Amino acid sequence: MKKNKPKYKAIIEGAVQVIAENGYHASKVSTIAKKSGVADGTIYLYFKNKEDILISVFKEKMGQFIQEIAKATEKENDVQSKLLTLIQLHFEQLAVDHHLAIVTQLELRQSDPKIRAQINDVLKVYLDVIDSILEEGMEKKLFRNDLHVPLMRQMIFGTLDETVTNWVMKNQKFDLVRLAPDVHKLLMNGLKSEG
Amino acid sequence: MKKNKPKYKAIIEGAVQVIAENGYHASKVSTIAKKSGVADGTIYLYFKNKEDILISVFKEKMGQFIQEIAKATEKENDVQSKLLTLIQLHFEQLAVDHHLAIVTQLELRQSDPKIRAQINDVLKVYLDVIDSILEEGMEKKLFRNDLHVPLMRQMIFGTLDETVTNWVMKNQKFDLVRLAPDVHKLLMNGLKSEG
Amino acid sequence: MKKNKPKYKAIIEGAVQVIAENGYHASKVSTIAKKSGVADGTIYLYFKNKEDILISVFKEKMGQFIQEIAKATEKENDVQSKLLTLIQLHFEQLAVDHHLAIVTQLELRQSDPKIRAQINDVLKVYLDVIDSILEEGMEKKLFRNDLHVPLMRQMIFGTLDETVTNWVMKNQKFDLVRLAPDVHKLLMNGLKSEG
Amino acid sequence: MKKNKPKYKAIIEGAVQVIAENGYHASKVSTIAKKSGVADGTIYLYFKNKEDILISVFKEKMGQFIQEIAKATEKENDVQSKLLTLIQLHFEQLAVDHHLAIVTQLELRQSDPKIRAQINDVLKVYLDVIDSILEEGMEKKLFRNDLHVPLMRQMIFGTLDETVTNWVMKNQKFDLVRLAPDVHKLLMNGLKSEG
DNA sequence: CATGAATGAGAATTCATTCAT
DNA sequence: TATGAATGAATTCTCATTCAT
Repeated sequence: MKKNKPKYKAIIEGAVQVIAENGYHASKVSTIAKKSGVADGTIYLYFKNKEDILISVFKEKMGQFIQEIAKATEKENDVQSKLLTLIQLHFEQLAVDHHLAIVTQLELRQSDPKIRAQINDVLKVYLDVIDSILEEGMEKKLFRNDLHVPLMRQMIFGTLDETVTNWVMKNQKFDLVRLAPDVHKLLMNGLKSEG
Repeated sequence: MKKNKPKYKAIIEGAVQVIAENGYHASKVSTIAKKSGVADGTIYLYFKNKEDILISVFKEKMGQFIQEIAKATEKENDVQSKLLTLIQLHFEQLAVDHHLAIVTQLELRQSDPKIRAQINDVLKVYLDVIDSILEEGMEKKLFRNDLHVPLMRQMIFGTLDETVTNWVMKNQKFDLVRLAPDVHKLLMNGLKSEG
Repeated sequence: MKKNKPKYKAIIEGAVQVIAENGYHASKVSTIAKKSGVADGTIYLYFKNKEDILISVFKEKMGQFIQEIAKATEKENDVQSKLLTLIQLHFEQLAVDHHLAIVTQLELRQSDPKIRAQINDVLKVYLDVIDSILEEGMEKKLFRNDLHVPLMRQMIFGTLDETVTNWVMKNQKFDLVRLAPDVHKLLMNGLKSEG
Repeated sequence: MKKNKPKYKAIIEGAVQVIAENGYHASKVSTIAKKSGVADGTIYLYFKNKEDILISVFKEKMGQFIQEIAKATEKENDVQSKLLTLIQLHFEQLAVDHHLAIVTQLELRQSDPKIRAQINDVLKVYLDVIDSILEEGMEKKLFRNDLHVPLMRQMIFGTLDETVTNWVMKNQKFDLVRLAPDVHKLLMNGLKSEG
């Protein structure tokens, strides 16, 4: 399995750094190679092309990111805690790895349709996690049911995403993780059923 | 004034279309020139370089977009209507001009710091509009005041933005404008003070 | 006559300055126009193209330069004085107009064959002045006659030219005119017949 | 060492030919690449930019040219022979390689200050060789000492340079090398101490 | 598997020149 | 004559990708 080889991993790590520092388009394959400690040509033994590096970075890093959240939320029993856990882990993981944060908040926004589609595949898993929490909440009459799930999901994801983007744009000057409880309160309010 | 000259406007319009169709990086200056009906060199009489085209497109189009919203919300008397108007106009304007929508939702996300900074200047005005609504709501005790404004603003902007992005990503297959009342309800719920 | 019109002269003067400051290739027609106080298009009412500006500058300025020397040397009676006068005027005229000096010492060296040919036509007149002095000197047995004129002419012109180039290259830091008598002595020594 | 690699040398040789034929400004990088038998991009593995090609050509070719002269003059015992050797080698080397001659006599005259400075560094070595001959001649009372060295050096270099330029301008129609003894005689006359 | 020198397609930008006013 | 906005050909340089070693 290619993905377990050390050079593959080295290139992914090198790429995250280089892309975070320069942006995808301004990142040169040769720079990624140098940062990863491999030769330019070696990149092409592990990745089809430059685009494939970007997509692989997303799949690897975001996959991990999402897995972490999926596992942790499953462990929680009530819906409220699940949502709080999701928010906390979302913030924590990005706060810990600011290179990754830059990549997800800025470089994830590729308009190239081919790249977009792949990114969305990865994100889909995350959105499904959110949806399942929402559905559980609605089933248990904790969340309002006069609105459809996609809308509520957009509020959740949009709020988290916008908050992180803000944090990245302000060069991580404030404590992102500390915001989790307030964000949770805000979202719960929006979601909860009346009375 | 350069910005009122017909060729300037023609290039802005041409650029919106070309960038919406191809993305900024894949858009060639010569393609923008052709679409605008001017010679390649003419572009450089009105814009410093390719980057300047992108930034000018944002400033022109977004400036207009935001002005429209700012004016309309001011006309409304109560805070609830202001928020609804903001949501409706946000959706309407992008629904009407899908080239613009593509540009704002995808191409607006440039990681190049120089471009980012300029974009943020423009967005700042919009965020200020949101803030003033929030502050009015808090003053009038309609909105909760145990959370700080930036957080609430992120929820509002994040939700709208995420909703539009979703609509763009799904190739505008659903009626964006019709979502406005529900989004309004959802956000009001999150914002409103208890009791 | 085109050449007596004020704009023609203005352009020639503007061109000397701009070319001296930037070199021919780096000089833009629009810059010359601006410096001359005329519109870009006006240049083309007086000159065929950019190359024609350069050649005209040479013809005007060098023609004048050479005429001055030709007239003054003719007035002198003996050969020695003619040579001294030539050297002095050569140095004086360039010392007085350092823009012209830069143009003659650096920009005169164009390798474009078309330009070269024209420049040489102008220079030819100067070399003829030198030749006539040499021939008179040989006739009067003052100069050696075992060497042919071109060689001696090359020594004279080469020495003067190299001296001025040196002065230009050292940013006119020393007094060029004061060198005339010594250069004269040096050249006379090389030229004079033995015994 | 980059300079010993075959492609480096090939590009230098290609560049000399192309520049001699077209002049520096009219020479396209792609033409130099083709003549050198390498791809356009390869040029940029060995040279920073087009200007760097020109400067490198000068440094390589002139450096060699001057070394040859420096070595040969050192071997001679008396001052007269040193000067004759210098003249002969100066003429011989350029007569043998007319591409190089064109480059040194026409393209060497660049007014771009950055390029000029580099060229002068290389020429400096040659002028030092001339100076040391002059100083030896003055010490041994063979040369006059009422004139300063720079002036005499300018006569020597100016005469040689002007002679070669003439030969190049006349398309190498006469035998340059055969002129050496006469030029030597002429210069010795100018330099030698009286009596 | 790994290398990195070589490739060459591709694109932004400049600027001499034109021409409608 | 004079203008200067508009033109578009022309050229340097970059960088993803290949392939001989």
